[in-house]
Amino acid sequence: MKRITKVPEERRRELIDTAERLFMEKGYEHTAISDIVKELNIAQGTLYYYFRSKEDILEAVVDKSIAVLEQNVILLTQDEGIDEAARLNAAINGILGFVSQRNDFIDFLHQDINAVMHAKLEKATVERIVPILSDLVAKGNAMGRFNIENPTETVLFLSTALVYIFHQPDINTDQQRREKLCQSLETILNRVLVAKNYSFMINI
Amino acid sequence: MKRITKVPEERRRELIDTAERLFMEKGYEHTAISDIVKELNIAQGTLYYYFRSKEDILEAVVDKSIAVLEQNVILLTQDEGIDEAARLNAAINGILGFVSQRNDFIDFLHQDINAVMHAKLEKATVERIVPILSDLVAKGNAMGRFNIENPTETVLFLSTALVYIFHQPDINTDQQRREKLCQSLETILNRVLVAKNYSFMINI
DNA sequence: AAACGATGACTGACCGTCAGTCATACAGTA
DNA sequence: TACTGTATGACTGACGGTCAGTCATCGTTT
Repeated sequence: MKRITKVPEERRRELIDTAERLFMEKGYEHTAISDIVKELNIAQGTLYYYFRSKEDILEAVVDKSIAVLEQNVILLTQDEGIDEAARLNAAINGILGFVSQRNDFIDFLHQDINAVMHAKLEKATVERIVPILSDLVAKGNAMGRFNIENPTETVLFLSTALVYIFHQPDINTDQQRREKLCQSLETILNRVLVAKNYSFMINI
Repeated sequence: MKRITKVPEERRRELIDTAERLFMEKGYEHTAISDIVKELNIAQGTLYYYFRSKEDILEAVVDKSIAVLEQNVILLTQDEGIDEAARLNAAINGILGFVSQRNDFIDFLHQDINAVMHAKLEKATVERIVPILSDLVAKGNAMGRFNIENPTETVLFLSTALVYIFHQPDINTDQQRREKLCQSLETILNRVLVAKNYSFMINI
């Protein structure tokens, strides 16, 4: 077969994009390395020239996906027009909105064939979102908006619950359940964070 | 080879016990079905006579493990000597104690080879613990100890955070981090649950 | 400008492993 | 003896991963 050499960045990107597409279409475990390379008309060894293992390319895919959410959250937390509590509220609504756009993706993540992917996504989400939010809370503390003793830990608690619960399947189909969860979340945020002159509101 | 017929319940139990042991020793993905049957000196087909798939036997193993925690929690929530808030506190400490006895087990669960197992364990924990605790909260509501609008959802939030966070690796090695997390958890419990004449205390 | 390495991107046949299958055989029982 | 439920183990197909070797590209030498 004719051999085509490309600049490594392009090959790498092609591999990640194709892997992402196939993982989403067929599920992680049901996507064979051979599927990915067939799609690109390259040899199986080429993939292993760029990635150490199947898991390694999965990590690249997850990283790319999370970056979108991260950018989103960073933007929302930088809005200088409103105070820290309002920004935090905006960020939380942003995360929930991001998640709830994707009904079927969440069901998909809960299939056993995607367990590794799900775990990596959840971990990456928490790892990359918590620092941003806890910085914001710390800033809010400094400005006298909050009075939170352990910002990182508190945000960690809230974020994990957020990510875990709004990653439940059927959260977007069962309207009543969703309503109750949003209501409880609101209550919890207000009780835990107690922002001066501000009420947290969930609207998605 | 000489053929040994056993009563189905015994075979089934043997299979589950052996699978459990090997999963814990070598990890889920690194345990081959052939390893399990070799250990028991039975044919591979026999395992498939009792279980539909590798995942199926994993579910049996998880179910068995969770039952221990569940029993533990049920006992703690039934102590008629103390009020609902104190019982809830006891149950939470029970869960944390149960989890933190097992340093290495938690690290083990976070390996990618155990992702499916980890997901199933976390899901089962939440599914089986939340109803018990939310019943207790509802009872506490009725007795005027709490004033929680949505017991199930509120407990769900708290439980997921509990399970997720205290399933973090290094939680048991990093003493300072653990301290902070316990302290934050205490604060959060008191702010969210606001029990009449009672302060939640974490001690593990 | 042509020939010559050197480098690194790329190839694809091959390997070992493993979940799951199935035709067959045996044990207990009625 | 016939029947039913339990047990066997060789076999299959698919998959993740390897590796010795090939080829395109480009700077250097003649």
